[in-house]
Amino acid sequence: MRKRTTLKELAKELDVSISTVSKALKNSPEISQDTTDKVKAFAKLLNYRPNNIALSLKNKKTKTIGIIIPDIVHHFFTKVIKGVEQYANNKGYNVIVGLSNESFSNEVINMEMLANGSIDGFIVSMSRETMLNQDYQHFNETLNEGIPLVMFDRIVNEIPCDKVAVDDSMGAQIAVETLIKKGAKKIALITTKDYISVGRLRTQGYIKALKKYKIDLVPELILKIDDNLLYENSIQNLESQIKILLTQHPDLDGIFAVNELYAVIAMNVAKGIGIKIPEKLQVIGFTDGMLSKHATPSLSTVSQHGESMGQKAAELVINRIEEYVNEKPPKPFNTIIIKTDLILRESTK
Amino acid sequence: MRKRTTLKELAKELDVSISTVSKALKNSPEISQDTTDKVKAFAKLLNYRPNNIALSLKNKKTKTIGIIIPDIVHHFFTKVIKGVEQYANNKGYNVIVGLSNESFSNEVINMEMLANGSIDGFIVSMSRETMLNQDYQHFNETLNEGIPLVMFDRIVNEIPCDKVAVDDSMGAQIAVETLIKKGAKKIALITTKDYISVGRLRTQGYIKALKKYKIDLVPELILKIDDNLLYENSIQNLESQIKILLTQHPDLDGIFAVNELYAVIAMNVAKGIGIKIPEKLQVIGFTDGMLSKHATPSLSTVSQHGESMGQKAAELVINRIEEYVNEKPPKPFNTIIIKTDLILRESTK
DNA sequence: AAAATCAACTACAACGTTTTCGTGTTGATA
DNA sequence: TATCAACACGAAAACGTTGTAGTTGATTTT
Repeated sequence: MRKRTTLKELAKELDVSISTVSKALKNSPEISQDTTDKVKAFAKLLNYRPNNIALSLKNKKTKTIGIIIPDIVHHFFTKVIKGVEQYANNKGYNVIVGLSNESFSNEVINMEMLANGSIDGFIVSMSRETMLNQDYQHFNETLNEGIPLVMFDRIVNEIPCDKVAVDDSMGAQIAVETLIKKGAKKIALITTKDYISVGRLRTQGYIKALKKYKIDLVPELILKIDDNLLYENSIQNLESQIKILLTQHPDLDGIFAVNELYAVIAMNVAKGIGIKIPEKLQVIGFTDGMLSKHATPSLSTVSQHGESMGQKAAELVINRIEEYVNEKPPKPFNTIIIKTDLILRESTK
Repeated sequence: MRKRTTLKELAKELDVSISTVSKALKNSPEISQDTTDKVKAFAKLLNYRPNNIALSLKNKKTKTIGIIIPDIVHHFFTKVIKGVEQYANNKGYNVIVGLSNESFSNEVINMEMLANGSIDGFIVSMSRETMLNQDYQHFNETLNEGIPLVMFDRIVNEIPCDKVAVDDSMGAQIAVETLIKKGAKKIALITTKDYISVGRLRTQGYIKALKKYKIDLVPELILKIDDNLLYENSIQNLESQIKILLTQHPDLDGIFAVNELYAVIAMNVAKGIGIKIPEKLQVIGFTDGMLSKHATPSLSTVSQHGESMGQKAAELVINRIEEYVNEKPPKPFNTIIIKTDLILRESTK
């Protein structure tokens, strides 16, 4: 096991000073061509590569960004990470991932762990619990310490930082309007509890669409799911709620769900009780993941372009990071809205 | 924007030496209770937290592990990351993710970027291209530099390191035997090209099962997919191949696929041409992801327990990392086999 | 009263870099 | 011959920590 080569070792072997080695490797004009060549050759021989940690300490930046998400086993977040990685790698940054598992304390711990010098900036989508608690102190502290923070998807006005989101309300509205245009008269909504910002916004979109087409809003047709429960239970719970909904409202001809899982489950329940999709019931979901593509029938859905969101978020943090370095006067914070696309498949006419 | 507090600042304000502050915060008996209390109080006031980078430099370890995977938009890898995160966080380690995108050079670049002091150990599942090239030099170099490396899922004998894998062959064999026991007489296999180790091994399991039950191996029934193509194309290509297979062999009554996507696509094609599942055709896949659970019919599949794999891999690297520190004589390398479970759902009788 | 002990600190080196500020040779110029 | 720039290099500080090895001044021991 050969140990890592350091400047000191190179210097000793070549019988010059550390400074000389350092400068030679950086093609400093201070050093003669002769020495430079020798140093470089020897460095190559010993496979010298500078120690990143030492550089980080010296430069006070780590070229690493931290992304904190509620769950990684989730197509959307995974797409976002991919986008972040792409952009970041391109700019010479590494990405370190922290999982909050939808827990407030995990989020705080993870951020504290990373804020101690390990990263130059954060990209965060907050946990369910954080949204519920509405405790944003850790974000504000991070900001106070001068660490750039970009929030995405689950965003909140109270935090003064750059943000990247999708126009959830508009995306939902267009989806529901499409359902209406395709003949649906009685449309149910499967959404989350209101403290989930994206669920709330998508619900608003649903309501707007109904209003626009002067369709009465029937509260019974809105299922607000609390998936804070254990996973298996929450699915069964959802299934039975949908079943009740479908049987009590046999004339239901449209469902809009705020994510693809809810939509697919709804389709499966409907098929189970003999309701034909899309003939009798049309369904649109949100998030264009694996499930939407390969469900039967394949699901019409609102695509959020997670990868673009990730890229944009990465661009924003990195800009902030490098702007801080240049000590320019801070620019006002941006909120970037990524447009959604409605992808029509077999679950709509 | 208040800057990060350092020991030096605390020392200056309290008019003691840096050493005293450092020791006081560590409850050293060298320091009087009085001073200790004062220092701690002041540190708390200024929200002091030690700089991780400085610690890393001093201790020559970063408490970070790097995980390099071919693709993050993939349920299995995502589960593995989750397992790694869990175990690692528990041990006070962070996880930095590198994506190779199935490309050899990306894999190399990512590893080099991280090997320069940023991480203490690697967890890797190699890219398709690396398996194809069979060029493992970057792994061996990493190992030579004394950086622990654990490979998972896509493993290869040539690399002397700890490994975590699933018994792909046995998992496949049991799946195919189950198909046979449930009455299937003519079973097709949808697999990858042989250079993908897991595909090859699962193919072997299929062959073993057939042999065991003295069923002739019909080469035409084996579809070796090269999904090196563009995503959309490769799916369409697969669909048409399956269609041909099903129409040319109307008596086909079983399909085993080496991943859940292939299995679900096969089911969809079959349903499309009016073949009833599981009555007429039984299907088993590999990997227990979202698709398997929510397909119609839901897919019987071999669960790989990605999360356990991740945990185990993390345990192995961290053990190596901490063993290196203690300078004990190196232990021989382990290859841990995680057992698979066959999960029966609606796609089998 | 000198020596030893002890409590409570401080100085300093080290981790691996980069960078600023020297410093000792040259060779040319006044 | 003294002066000076150009050249090629080295010393040292700095980034923030920790741990070892001093250094005080006071108290105890003999």
